[in-house]
Amino acid sequence: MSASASQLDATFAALADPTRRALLARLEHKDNQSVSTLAQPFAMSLPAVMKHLDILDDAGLIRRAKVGRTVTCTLVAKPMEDAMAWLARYERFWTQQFDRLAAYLDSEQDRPAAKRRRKKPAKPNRT
Amino acid sequence: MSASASQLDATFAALADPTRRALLARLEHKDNQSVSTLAQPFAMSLPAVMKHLDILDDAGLIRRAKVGRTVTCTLVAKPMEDAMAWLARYERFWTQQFDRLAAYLDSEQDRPAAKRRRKKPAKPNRT
DNA sequence: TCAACACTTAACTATATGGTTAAGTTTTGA
DNA sequence: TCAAAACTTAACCATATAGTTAAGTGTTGA
Repeated sequence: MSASASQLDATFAALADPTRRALLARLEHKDNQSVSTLAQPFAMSLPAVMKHLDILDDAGLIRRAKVGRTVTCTLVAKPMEDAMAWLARYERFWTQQFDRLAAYLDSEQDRPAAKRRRKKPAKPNRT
Repeated sequence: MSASASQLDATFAALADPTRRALLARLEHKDNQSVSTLAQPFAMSLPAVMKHLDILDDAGLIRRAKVGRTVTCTLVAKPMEDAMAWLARYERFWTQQFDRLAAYLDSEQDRPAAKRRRKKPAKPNRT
């Protein structure tokens, strides 16, 4: 169930803007809000917010449904889960960086890392 | 220990390109590689790869060190951890969506036969 | 009916990305 | 010493973002 590369592209690109992250955060706090309600707190024009919603929609992070003249947006978190799954690969790496620093400080010989030759501080390595 | 908004901007933007994700993946597989070694498998010019490395560097995802005429790149996973922390807020949301699906499937057929029924992520957040 | 509401589209501007080729710079080794 | 290796910088191009204002499309309710 891994996401395609272009799907990850769209997801990360969508998340790279503070306005869009704020929009998602608003939906996370309260789902099913109209476009104008979502746009209200932002210091920019409605068309500008619309473009952000378009990008979120294209990335599959929200879904829009029109009822009468109002359009309500709902959060679709699945692509974020895929993004998180991609990032999870590096979890072992950042937890090990403490160890690597310790190993480096301990022995002046800097081998190409990746393998600690020192005792671990007994950190349970969960997935 | 949360990242600033502009730091998240840079991190997500850096991750939004498949070439850059591949560069990070190469470093994850083997750290401390030179620029030309990293660039070698990509079907683009060296300056193009350089620009990607600049963006990764600006986002703090890699660090470069010059020794003689070669520049070696090392992975810095910390900003990814911050990005993951931001995404984690939505974890409850997508698990809710699974639950909603599971509830729907349960109501469809009167059995608790939903395969992916996960009630909680149950990930003990070690500190 | 018809004006106000809730978007939507269009046209435009400025800047950033993602790539190119060509021409530097600094180090190294024969 | 001097050419080649390993980057780096510069100049350019096409496209995408991120915003603007202005005008257009449906829908609703008084």
